[in-house]
This record gives sequence, C-alpha cells and structure tokens, in this order.
Amino acid sequence: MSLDHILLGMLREPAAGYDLKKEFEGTGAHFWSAHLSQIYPTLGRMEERGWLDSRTEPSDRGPDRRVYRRTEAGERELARWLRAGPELDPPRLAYLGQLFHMGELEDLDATEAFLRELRGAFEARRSALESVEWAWSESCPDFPDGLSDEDFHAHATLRAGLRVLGARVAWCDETLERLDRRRRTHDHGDER
Amino acid sequence: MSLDHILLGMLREPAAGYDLKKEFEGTGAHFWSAHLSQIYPTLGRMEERGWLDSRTEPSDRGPDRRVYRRTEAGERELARWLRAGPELDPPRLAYLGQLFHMGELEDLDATEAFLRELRGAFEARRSALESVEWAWSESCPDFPDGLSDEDFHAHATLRAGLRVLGARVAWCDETLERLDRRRRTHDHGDER
DNA sequence: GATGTCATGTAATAAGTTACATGATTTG
DNA sequence: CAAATCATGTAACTTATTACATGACATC
Repeated sequence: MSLDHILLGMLREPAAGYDLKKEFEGTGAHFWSAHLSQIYPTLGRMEERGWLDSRTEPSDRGPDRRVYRRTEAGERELARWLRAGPELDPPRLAYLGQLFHMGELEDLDATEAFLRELRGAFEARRSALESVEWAWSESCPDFPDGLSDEDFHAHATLRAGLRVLGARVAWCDETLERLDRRRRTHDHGDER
Repeated sequence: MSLDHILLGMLREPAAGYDLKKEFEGTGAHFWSAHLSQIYPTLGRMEERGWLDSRTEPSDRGPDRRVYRRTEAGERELARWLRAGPELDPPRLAYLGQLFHMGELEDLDATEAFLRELRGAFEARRSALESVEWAWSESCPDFPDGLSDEDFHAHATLRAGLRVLGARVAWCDETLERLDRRRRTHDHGDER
C-alpha cells in the first residue's frame, strides 16, 4: 500500500499522473518506480477515498490533462504515514539470489562476467546520482548546510543512494579480487 | 518471476516447502523472502511445468512432508537463468519515500526519531550478518580464501549485505549529524 | 512521412499478502 | 495443559507488470 502514500507525498503541488511518472524516472528513481498503468487507477482510487480531488485542464500539446490535488483528508493521511515510523520491507535482490547459486555452474568465468556487469550497472547509477548532487552543490551557496528544510530531506535520500551504490561498487571490486586470487591459487578448470 | 528461480536454486538438495521457508528466514534473509502461502502453490506450478518432481515422506513429527527435487529440465532452466545476466529490478524503499517528504511535517524532531529508528534496525541486521560471518571464519581455516567454490558464492552475497548495511548505518549517522548542525546553526522552531 | 513526446486509460495476467483451516507432536 | 513447532494447503484480496488502444502535436 505504499504507492498511495508515495503519490500523496509527491502531490505537494497539483500534478497529473504523467508528471508523477516523470518524477519516478528522475528524482526518486533511486527509491521507487511505478508504471503509468498502475499510477492512473491508483490515483482514481485515492480520489474515491477522498484523499485527492481532480480537475481537467487543456494541455499545451497533446490531450487534456487530469490534474490531482491533495484534499485535507489527504494531508492528514500523509502526516499519519510520515509519523508512523519507517516502513522496512524485506529486500528482494534477485541478482544476489543468482550469485548465491552460481557455484553450480562450476564456471568462474561466468561469475566474473556477472560481477563485471553488475559493477557497470551500479557505477553508472552511482555516477548519475553524483552528477545530480554536483549540479545541486553548484547552484546552492553553502551546500549542503544552506539547503531549505524541504531540500535537506530530499538531499538526504540522494545521499542514501550514493552511499549504497558506492558500497555495492566496492563490494563488486572486493569480490572480483577474491575471485582472481582463488583462480591464481587453486588452479581452476581450464588446464589442458 | 524470480521466486521460481530462487526456489529452483535452493533445491540443490531435495527439500519440502517448509524447509525452503526456513532458508528464507536464515541464509538468504538479506536478499529474499516469501510466505509459505506463496511458496506452496509456486512449487506446485513448477512441478506442473516439469521443473520439479515430488514424493511424499513421513515426518519425524507432524504431518507428512512433500519433498521436491529438481528434474533435468529444472537444472537446465536454472543454468539458463544464472547465465542470463543479473536481474536488476528497480528499488522500492518506502522509508526513503517517507524521508523524502518528511520536510512537510516541519518537525525536525520527527525526522530525528525516524533516522534513529532506521539506524537501529540497520545496525541490528548488520551485526547479525557479522556474527554469521564470524562463526564461518572460526570454523574454516584460511578464511575466506579456503572456502569451496560453492561457499565462495554464498559468502560473497553475505558480504554484499554487510557492505550495504554498513553504508546505510553510516548514512544515518551522517544525516543525523547534519540534522544536528542545522538545528544548532539556524535556530529552529522551538524558541520561546 | 516516420519517430518521439504528450496524455489518458483498460484488460489480462502475474506476484505477493493476509486470513482461514487443520491437526499431530514437543516443550515448558 | 498451554504454547510453540512441524507441516500442508486454500481463499480472498492487493499490488505490480505487460499488452492493448487511442490520438494530437512536434521534430527530423
């Protein structure tokens, strides 16, 4: 049931479903995502429940936009969620499930390729976040202490992404090194 | 569709649904979880698809056990999945969604309490993983280089958990410090 | 004139959670 | 004798993905 609340939070200013999807692709990409086909019906249900209301507006280009806004009940629900303490779901990292069982292939080259691909993906995301932070620091004097309270919170979530992705990259490197050491030491597989 | 493959991997040795659930609570808790009510029908579907077969065995205590085993088709499917490259799903971290919008409460005490609770939860999980690694290192001479190839992979996933949880704890500390600095510098809210 | 972005949605399917139902054996 | 563990499952519901459908306007 978190998407409801995430959307509720995003509606600090009135917005259409399409806008919210964009936000999942930009800011917020490092902690949540949803398809438009999930966002539209969810907004509809939230309106029925009285957390939102909507009006239809013409668009500059393309079809009319349905713009949603939080009601007072929505504001109360958001505050309740924020004060309810952290929502900690169990992790679901399929790639670690893969790695866990990859010994069965008896092919350390496969493991190496896997880790290199992982590293590439993590490093790409990490450096993307780093650029965001860098741009932010350029446009704000006395960064990060000079941020508004609102931006302080947004920046903190970005830091979480940076820290974790940095740790994942470092872990890939550590694991690749250990893999290499194993191969050098115990003479694996490929002797003729 | 990953649960199928995760279960397929876990069935290195024949096991019942109940056993697999236990594994999600112990080893593997840091990267996946599933309820029994999801595991049982999933195993059933996998048997229909021909990836598993099963036999019924009496239990030492309690009702009969339905023990599943991978078929050859199952082994092939597992190998295919492992070689298909890392499955990288978008993250879904509700607590970061909460923090992102917590500025709206205009209550830095609430943010502080939130971060402290997060830190507690992360540190608890981190130190639990650390104990697992420590026990492992005690029982294995020349740890970690002396591990079998199988255990090397399992250990690598454990290291991933340790690294990431360490990063999350450090992030909480960094954020709490910045929060403190903000309060000392800009004189927030509670002046009389 | 093809491709991309803007914009909304529905339908079908898959995945995951919560609640319900049962009953034996073990441990305190 | 109460509570926990062993062990299997079904049913109802919620959440998320994939596929389908539409159509205007903008850019190359």
